Formats: sequence, C-alpha cells, structure tokens
Amino acid sequence: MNDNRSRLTKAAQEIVQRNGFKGLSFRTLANEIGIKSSSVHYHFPEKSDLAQELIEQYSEHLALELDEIAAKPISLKRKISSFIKIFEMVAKADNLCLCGMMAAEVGELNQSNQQYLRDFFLMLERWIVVQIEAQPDELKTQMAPSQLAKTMLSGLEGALLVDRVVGNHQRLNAQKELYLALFK
Amino acid sequence: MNDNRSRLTKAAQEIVQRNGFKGLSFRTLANEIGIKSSSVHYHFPEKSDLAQELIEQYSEHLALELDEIAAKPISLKRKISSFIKIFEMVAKADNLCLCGMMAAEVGELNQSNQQYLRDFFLMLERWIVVQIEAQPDELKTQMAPSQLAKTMLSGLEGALLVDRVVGNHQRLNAQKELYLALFK
DNA sequence: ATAGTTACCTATCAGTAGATAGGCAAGTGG
DNA sequence: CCACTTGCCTATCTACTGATAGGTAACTAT
Repeated sequence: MNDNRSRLTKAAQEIVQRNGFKGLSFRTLANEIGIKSSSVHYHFPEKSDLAQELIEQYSEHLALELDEIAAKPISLKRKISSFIKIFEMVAKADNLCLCGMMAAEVGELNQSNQQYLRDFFLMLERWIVVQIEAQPDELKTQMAPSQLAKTMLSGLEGALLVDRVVGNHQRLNAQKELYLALFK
Repeated sequence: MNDNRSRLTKAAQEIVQRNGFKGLSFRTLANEIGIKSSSVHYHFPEKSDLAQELIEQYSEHLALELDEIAAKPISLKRKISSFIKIFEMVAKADNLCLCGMMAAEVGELNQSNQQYLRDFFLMLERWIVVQIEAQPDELKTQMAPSQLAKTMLSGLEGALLVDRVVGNHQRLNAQKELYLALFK
C-alpha cells in the first residue's frame, strides 16, 4: 500500500546521508525507484515535507534502538558502547548521521524542520543522561552527566564528519576509547 | 589591484561558512560585491578553483595563527586554550569551520579539493601533537597525543555543528572543559 | 451503480545553476 | 605607437531545480 512512499523515504535517507539535503532532488529520487518526480510531489507536496518525514523517521528508528539498549540488564559501559556502535555502523557505510548532515545545512531548512533537528540531538543527549543517572556509580568521572552527554554526542558527530574526509575511522575509534574509559 | 579578487574570496568564505559550498552561487557572490557572475569566472574559471583557493586561504590563515600561539612562552594548557578559542570565535559568528562545512559536502568536491580538505584536518591535529610533545610533562592523561588530537579536533568540529542547530554554545563549552582538564 | 480517493502519469513553468563567447576600456611593456 | 594583458561587461547556453495543472486508471465506500 505505502510501498512507493516507503521506498521513497528509504532512498531519500540514503541520498541525504551521502550527498546532503541539497544533494537530493525530486527527479533523481524518483528515478531511483522508477516513478516520476511529480509523483514524489504527490506524497510530499514540498521538499520540507520530505525533510520532516526523514527527520521524524530517523529519530523514531533511533529511539527504538535506544529503548532496546536501555532495557537490557547490562553495565552502563556496555550501554554506552552500544550507543557508540550505532555511530560506527553509520561510519562503516561511509555516511554521516542524517541529522548531522542536515545540521550543516540548517540555514535552508524551515523553522519546523529546524525544531525537529534540535529535538533529535536533545533526545540523544537526554538518553545518555538517563542511562548515567540509572547507574550513577558506574561513572568514573566527576563531570556532570549532561556535560558528558553533550561532549559525547557532538564528539561522535564530528568524528563521523572528519573521518569521512580523511578516509578512515581513527577519530571515531579515538572518541570511543576516550569515552569508554570514563565508565567502569 | 587584486581588490575584487580578494573581496570575492572574503565574501565567498563567509557564504560557505554559513550556507555551505552548494549554497554559494556565482551570481549571488557577484551581486554581493557588485560585479557580474561572468567576472567571477574570470578570476575562478570553475567553481572548484574557487573552492581550492578558499581552502588554501583558510588553511594558511589558521596556520599563521597557530604559529603565533606556538611561539609564545606559555603553558601547554594555555596553548590548547588558545586553540579552542579559535573555534569559539567561529561559533560566536554562528558559523561553521569552512572546512568542517565542506567536509559535509565532500561528495561534490573534486579529488584535489578533497586532498586539501584532508590536509587541513591533519595539519590541525599535527599542531596539537607537536605542542604536546614540546611540553609533554604538562599532559595529565596517558592517552597518546595523536589520539588526543584526533578526538579534540573532531570533537570541536562536531560541537560547532550541533551548537549551531541547538542555538547555544553549550557543547563547545563542554568540550573545552573536558579537554582543558587534561592539561596541567 | 456511482461518487470519491489514491497513486500515479504527461506536460509545462519560472527560476537558477555553472559555464562560455565575444566585446570593450584601461593599463603596460617594448 | 602598437601589441598584449587585465578586468570587467553583455548576452546567451544547456542543464537542472522545485513546483503546478490537469488527466487517468484502479480501488473503495455508499
């Protein structure tokens, strides 16, 4: 039923993570799944509607993954490790985080899109804080959880950005080493 | 003599740091300084020529700043602090690092541009390593200098990225706190 | 049966992109 | 004085962008 619609968002997500939101055109997107660009407009009247859905889907998908990790009876360190692994999977595909990419292009997004982007980053940071506060004695640093969450998230986003240019995963690995050392 | 040429690169740099390389058009750039787009092509036959000059200038300008910092007879911690201050100035202007921005758009840059981008990040990381190795006993962590440099640089780049979306400087401040704590 | 909805299509639009051809005035060097 | 270069111009090109109008066949609910 929603076959083409979901194929569209799937293909669009990949294009944005690789080429950016500006690098996504209705025509190439339509070609990729074998329909016409006007049909893409049927599903997403304006490009910002597509942006909205992409950010929402990406956020929801990630939120589900994080819920699963949070529910496991494992150490805080292993939870953080699983969090970082999500970024490693993105790096492996030579992609950026969808929202990290759109963050670079924030100037051309409308207010609603920008708000969803903001919420994405805040959601990830909050998740880290909640995990720490659930197992506070497994934290080795005196750094406030909210501060730690902010450095960790932005650090991982930056590692994806720089690593993709330099062509290896050294920065992501270095971030991983740095942050995992802060947990018992 | 090179009046318009330097005005072009200056205006172009600002546009790229704000809107990205794709957000820079020869027409709007020309309008900004009051000439025609064809005249921009006189100075930079192709857009990649402009990209090359932007990255080169940005790298050279930063290298000079870093040379000055390195030459000062100050503590390692203060040198790192000065390094971070450069990023704070960028954040203050609500910009991204020029090369951080272009890193997000690396897919649409030619091989030469990509190499210059790579060299930019490696140069910054090398600077950090050199400063640490010149005053090694002022480092409080056992983390290898090259690892530390990689996390620091990518962390700062990511902080600029996320902070610009969220709308404050909390991540850059958090990164600063985290990294300065590693030096005596 | 029929009215409405869904999901596509063809055709087209105005706007903008990077890029090129060719001209023109001012300055420069032999 | 003349050839050449510099630095801009006008005019134009093709390609591509997001977006819209209007049509059509298939499905759906009354």
